[in-house]
Amino acid sequence: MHSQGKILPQQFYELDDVVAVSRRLLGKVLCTNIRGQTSAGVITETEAYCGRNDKACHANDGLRTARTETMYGPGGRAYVYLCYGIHHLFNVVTNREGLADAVLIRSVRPVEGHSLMLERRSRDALTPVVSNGPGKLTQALGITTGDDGVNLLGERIWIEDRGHSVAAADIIASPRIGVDYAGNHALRPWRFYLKDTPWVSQQ
DNA sequence: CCTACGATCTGCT
DNA sequence: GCAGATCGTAGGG
Repeated sequence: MHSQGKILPQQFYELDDVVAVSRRLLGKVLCTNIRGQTSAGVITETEAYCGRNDKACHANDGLRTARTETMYGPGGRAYVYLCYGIHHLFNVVTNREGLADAVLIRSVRPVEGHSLMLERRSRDALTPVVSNGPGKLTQALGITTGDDGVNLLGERIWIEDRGHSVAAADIIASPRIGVDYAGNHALRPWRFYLKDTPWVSQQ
């Protein structure tokens, strides 16, 4: 409940450059408080999705539906959707209202609530498989589609700066995963992850 | 209404 | 390495 760092302010999310926000989220700490129990992980892998001219984005070229509505809201909210009928994927909405940009969080390294995360993942050892994938980390942190639209400056899900500095040289860029349907846009190097960490999704 | 498929993960071979 | 899980969403008739 009590944050151990500085909660990221609204301005962090309002930036008109989703790729920059995607990079800056590395090293920040994603926290949840579900039914009074806190768990958290350092963000180690992200992907940027832009609402304009990005065929990999759900809201590409202004596609506005019930599902994508959250992405059109102001930055600083959660966009959570169901993938393959099973996995709940968590995104951070960025930019101002009307511009549907978002950052998919793909991996975290657990730093708080270890036993709770292990229990949610039905594991007994704290290894990367606990949270090195977009569907795995939401399960570990207790995030579901019921959290779609939640304000990240609230008390259920938030992101903190706990002073983990990340140098540009420690960030690796690569094409995004699982978006082959996006054609030429799938080649854009909009996936970012921390160098030398095992807490990164497998390809 | 109907159909195809997905920003994935797991277990089995 | 590969198939199955599992259901909401988007698009077409």
